Amino acid sequence: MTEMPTPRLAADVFQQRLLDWFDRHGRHDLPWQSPRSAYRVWVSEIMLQQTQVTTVIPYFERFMARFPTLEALAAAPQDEVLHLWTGLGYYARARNLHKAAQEALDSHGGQLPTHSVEALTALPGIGRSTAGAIIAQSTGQRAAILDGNVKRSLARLHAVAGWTGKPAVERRLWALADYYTPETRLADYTQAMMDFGATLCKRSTPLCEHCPFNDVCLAYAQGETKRYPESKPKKVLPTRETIMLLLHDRDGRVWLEQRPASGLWGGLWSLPQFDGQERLNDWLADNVVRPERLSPMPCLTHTFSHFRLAITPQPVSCDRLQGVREGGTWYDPAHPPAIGLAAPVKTLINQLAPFSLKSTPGRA
DNA sequence: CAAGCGTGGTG
DNA sequence: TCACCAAGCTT
Repeated sequence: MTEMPTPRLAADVFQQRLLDWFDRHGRHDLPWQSPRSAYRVWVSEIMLQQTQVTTVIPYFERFMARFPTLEALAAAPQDEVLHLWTGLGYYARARNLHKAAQEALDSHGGQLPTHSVEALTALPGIGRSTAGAIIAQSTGQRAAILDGNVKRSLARLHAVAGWTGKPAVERRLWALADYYTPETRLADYTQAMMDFGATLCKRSTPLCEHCPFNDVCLAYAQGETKRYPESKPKKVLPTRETIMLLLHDRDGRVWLEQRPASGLWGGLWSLPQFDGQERLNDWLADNVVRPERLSPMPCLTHTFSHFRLAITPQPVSCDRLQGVREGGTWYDPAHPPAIGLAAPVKTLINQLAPFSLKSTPGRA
């Protein structure tokens, strides 16, 4: 399938050097490594997508304590899965994880289909690299991975030009990743590749003096390690404006609404959000909200990956409510156990973050 | 294929 | 303070 690449060194030599390095300097005590099961590896790989190890570990521990098995995950309400994901970001991962667990229960006898990359990638949230990581680590079958660490390492070793997210560049890196993948010690090799990229062939300040490949690395030979991998072409961050309404009743409870099932903060709970003053006025009228006193709110901005959100300085707080219709619920900041981001609000911007409720309380 | 999707760390 | 981006996948 993949064309034969031009290697920098023979595959068996590459594997030997990497595994020697891994035995000495690799990470051998990550939570998902012991006990190592397909389920635990799967959950960890999903959490680790675009997310650092140190961030993931506490989320992984909590998740495993609550959902120790695939069956437990499949049986849970989505709200509860999102609850444990709150603060981790990329919430489609949680929705897909939940859905995939149910599909595995229905169609694969409650087990992950780890017999092939194709079967795994058929599940929502599992792409080629994640499938390879799950298979290699949980079954020891030969399967390649190509995550950010491997992309960066191989781009340097081979001085691969171009942004590694570009399909043509990615194809070439997949061919290299596949070429170097061994037939044995797949779990160790896979972990070794990720550890190598994360701790030695780092994005900035790679430790080339200690690298087992510094005699064959093209980027190092050219003195150009900083050039690889090339960064994504920059684009101007668009700014979106929005109004977020902070309503609270006399008990200090806050009105939250569940967001649409997909898109930004999909399925989570947040302050009601409006495109403009017009929409806000409509909502206030529909809900018979009669604020007696409005308090000003400073203009806030929140930067997302692809845009900057500006929260306009509207009067968005009121002390008295005549009535609010359906579509949301009251959240008591003083009794936060059901809320994911329950920690005492440090800054106002955090109040705009999404929430996930374990269950939906009754309407006000 | 390009855009959408979060949050926290880093220099 | 701020640009940059990390164990990617979906649409």
